[in-house]
Amino acid sequence: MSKKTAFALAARPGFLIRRLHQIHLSLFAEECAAFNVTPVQYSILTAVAAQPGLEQAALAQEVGIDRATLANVVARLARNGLVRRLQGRQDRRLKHVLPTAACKRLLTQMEEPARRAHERTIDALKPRERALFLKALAHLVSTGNAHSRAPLRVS
Amino acid sequence: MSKKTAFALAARPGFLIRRLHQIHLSLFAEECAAFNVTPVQYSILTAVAAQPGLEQAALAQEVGIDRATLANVVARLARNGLVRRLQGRQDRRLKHVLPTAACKRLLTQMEEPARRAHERTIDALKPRERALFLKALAHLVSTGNAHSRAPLRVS
DNA sequence: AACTAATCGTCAGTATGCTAACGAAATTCC
DNA sequence: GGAATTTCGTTAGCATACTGACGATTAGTT
Repeated sequence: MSKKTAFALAARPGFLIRRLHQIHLSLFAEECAAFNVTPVQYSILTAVAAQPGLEQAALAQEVGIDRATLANVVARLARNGLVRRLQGRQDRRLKHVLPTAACKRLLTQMEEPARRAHERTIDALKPRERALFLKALAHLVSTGNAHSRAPLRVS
Repeated sequence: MSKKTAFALAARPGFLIRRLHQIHLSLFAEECAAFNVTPVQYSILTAVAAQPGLEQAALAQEVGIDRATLANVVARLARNGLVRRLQGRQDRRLKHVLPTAACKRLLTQMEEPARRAHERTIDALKPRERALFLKALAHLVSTGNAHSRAPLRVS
């Protein structure tokens, strides 16, 4: 990056955050190449395993994406045999999402590589800096949640 | 977010980074609603204004996105009259990207709102924490650059 | 000069992420 | 009980982001 452009862009927090996100996606793809699962898919599978039977709209709020995108990703996961969807019995608008046996196997297998990807994303910091960075990051996400267009449902 | 799911996801740096990125996109969209320009488009316009005439591949490396995506975004910017593209004269493979007068006007007008969007993204931190956070963020982006799939051209 | 390498822009395909609008279904409010 | 409102899933449209492949063009090698 030329000095002139670098000076302008590197001073913008949003630019740096986008770049770090890209770096994480790349590290995750590298560590988890064998599983053909993206970070967002992994987040959704984690939520589905923790709260089986949640409907799509609630699931979207759990992972912080909008309904339309979540339906997209869940459809892919269903196509790959990792979740199944059941129409609600007492509320027929709902689609409950359930983990398959393959999902549980996959989550076990991915635990280590996924953990490594997350760890490598912040590995360049010294332990103390890393702790402070994560604390600040969590604080920003927590206080900024309401400003997000797909806010997490908190508590 | 239910306690169970929250516990799993909020402990993952990559998840938090994705969320903060979403929050920034939302803040930027809010502050810059009048201009119909996204953060990536703003980055590209900034680079084009700083280095007019750069070809698409070099421009992609300046802002850290791949050639295909950059061509997409630049096409949109050209459609909106913010840049124009000129085929290279001595190297006919290249397409040089140039800012229009409207681009320069826009950059001036957007300077304040864009600055506010970036500032608000990290506003919840106290000044000292904020400085440390930005320093750590810049360090992670710098050291992780090579791992990105669309690395910045540095220097 | 001719063959090979590399580079550039583009295209197709896939994935995430958002908005706006829609029908279907449930809930709320007289 | 019936009308208005809300909620759910879906669809269409747009934007970012990556890969892999392609033709065109240039650079490098012999």
